[in-house]
Amino acid sequence: MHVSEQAETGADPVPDLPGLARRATLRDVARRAGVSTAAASKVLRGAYGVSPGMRERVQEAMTALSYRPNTSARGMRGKTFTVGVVISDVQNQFYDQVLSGLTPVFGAADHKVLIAPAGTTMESELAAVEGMVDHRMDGLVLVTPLVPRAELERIAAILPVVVVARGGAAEGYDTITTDDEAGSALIVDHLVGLGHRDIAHITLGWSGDDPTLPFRARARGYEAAMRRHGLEDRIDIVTTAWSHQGGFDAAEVFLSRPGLPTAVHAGADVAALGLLSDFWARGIDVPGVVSVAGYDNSPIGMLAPISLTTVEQGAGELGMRAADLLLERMAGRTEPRSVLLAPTLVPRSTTAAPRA
Amino acid sequence: MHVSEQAETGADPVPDLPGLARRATLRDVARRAGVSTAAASKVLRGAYGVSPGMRERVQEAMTALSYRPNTSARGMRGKTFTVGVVISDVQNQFYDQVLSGLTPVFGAADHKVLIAPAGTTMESELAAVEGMVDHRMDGLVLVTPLVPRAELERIAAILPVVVVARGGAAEGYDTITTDDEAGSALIVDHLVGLGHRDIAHITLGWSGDDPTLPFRARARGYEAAMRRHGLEDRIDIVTTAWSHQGGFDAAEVFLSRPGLPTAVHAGADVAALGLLSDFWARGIDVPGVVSVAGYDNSPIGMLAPISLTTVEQGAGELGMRAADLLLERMAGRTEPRSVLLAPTLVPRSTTAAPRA
DNA sequence: CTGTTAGCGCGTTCAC
DNA sequence: GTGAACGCGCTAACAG
Repeated sequence: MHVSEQAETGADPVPDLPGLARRATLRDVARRAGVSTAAASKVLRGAYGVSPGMRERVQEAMTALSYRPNTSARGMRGKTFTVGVVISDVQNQFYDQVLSGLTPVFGAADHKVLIAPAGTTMESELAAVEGMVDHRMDGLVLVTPLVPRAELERIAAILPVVVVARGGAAEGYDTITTDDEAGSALIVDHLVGLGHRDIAHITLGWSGDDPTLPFRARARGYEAAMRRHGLEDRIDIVTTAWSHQGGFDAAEVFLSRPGLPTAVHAGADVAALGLLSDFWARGIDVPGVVSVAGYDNSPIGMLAPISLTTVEQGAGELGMRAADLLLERMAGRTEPRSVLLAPTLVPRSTTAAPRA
Repeated sequence: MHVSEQAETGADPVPDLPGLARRATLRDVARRAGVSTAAASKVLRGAYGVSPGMRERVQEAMTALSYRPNTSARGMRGKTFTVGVVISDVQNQFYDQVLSGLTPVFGAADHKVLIAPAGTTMESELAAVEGMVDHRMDGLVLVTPLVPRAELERIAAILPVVVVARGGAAEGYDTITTDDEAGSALIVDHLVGLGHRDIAHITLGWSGDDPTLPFRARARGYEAAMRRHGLEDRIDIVTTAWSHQGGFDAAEVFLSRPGLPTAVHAGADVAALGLLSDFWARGIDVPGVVSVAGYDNSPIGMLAPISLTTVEQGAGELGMRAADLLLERMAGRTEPRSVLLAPTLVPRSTTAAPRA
């Protein structure tokens, strides 16, 4: 394949340098279009003050040179047109759904989305967030952040921030979440309605005790509902990791005791599935011997052979509305918003009336 | 809380500006340490040519000012210490596993990882890749890219690239994948061994026909194995989306015909699960009436009530080794590498001998 | 109103 | 070890 006359008007960029190719810069574009870089910049940003004729010449030069703006350079003075999403655990399908809600909204607003994996410790999470700030993101969506609220406020003083799936009114940033207390109460009510009294709860083992953390809220909702039903002496909370393995470990805890509870409400579907895996492996009938409920309505639980009773948070809507909130903030809003959505119960086949 | 003498040595950054807080720059650090910015830069990068005493003074100033390097500025001349991962579908658990393999390796090498969602079209995928280049990533991992190889070569001429889960030797970039032809052959052999002859295959509907695309390789492996067993007249390939819905649609195609095949090999677990969902909903016994096998060994398939026969690709190892390859390339290697791992069969309960 | 000139921002690099 | 130029898009300030 040889160089043809295409090379003059074609998509071939600026002459390559030894090693890696050089991309065309705005100066190249301006030179080719015979205008100043300022004018080219205006066209690039769709800014005010360029004649249609000039606009066209510049745009032509841009396509001819396959011009792409250098985000690093943009980040030095202006915007990067990129928002960052920090997610603790890419494995959890809930986060995927939030993401699917977010992405198209930002795409429609001409903003790229970049995702940072936050890991499972507070240090790694904070590092991920700081990395996003280093990259000069225009705004940040933090999904279930675990860091103290003071840290969130500090970050929010640097750039617009929306927190998803962790509630509580805040000063400098927006929050959007479903009512986790109400969600867990829905489960308890459902189980009590079926006739259960020995209902245990699985929560996430985490050093921080901030009441806005979703697993704390769910545990609170569980406790309050148990009290409301006069079952305060049956309150039984097991602490574990919020993962498949964590659910498995919780099952082992229950099995090491004299008797099983008749129902278990795990604070997350992943944990419920780990718990179920252990029960299935041991041939313990669910829901015959023990009922199991989760939280999140993850796609796995919908599969017929699993059919997990759970709570729907509307992850997609959470993501969509979070994106809207962040766009508003990036557009200048400074008054904080706190949105609380209502969860709904999704009763399926892992819960039933207890035996005798 | 008032300003104490801490302010002199403390973590409080540079005076805030109206609106959003300003972060300390390398100049602030240099000024505070009483050295030149060049020296401060050397300390920051761990570069050669600084005395231990100076190094210490600069590092002190950095912590005191909570200094963080501006990645945009770094991207203008040097490295960003960030690698980009482009992933087409965050919902597919295979990609999550690749990611879990990648992240710690880059973390250990002091590189941040940023993920871009590529969407499902070629345009959106290319846009995601270009966005990464715009951000001046030091290197790129592309997981199952769908764009033509010429595009990959073009990108690889700009920055180091490793392609995961799409094979074929290339000029300018590395590839690492499992042998997809062999993988689908494993499934066919397994099914034939059970006594099946009417074995159908589900592949991804996609306009591109590049033979290195994994679903093409799997279809090829299926066809070749069918031929090898003398079943060329039973070859039956259904084209659909590679998703839960896609599997569901494929089931509808099979059901609209006079008779079902006795076994279906879906090119991906997600599709197999969609297929199964339809069969379950209709009360079609699996594996009694029809055997079903997938590809990917995703966590869902491991759950006891699902227990999906599938192929293990070693997604985690794929990710780890891809990270190693990219680090090598970023360190200067230019000769391309192409790694091909061997897949393994994971026989479970969705496949069994056909009836009579 | 349209277009230009002349820095700016911040970490890196090169000549001294 | 230092000073100063550099990279590239953005933006006052200014000229036509």
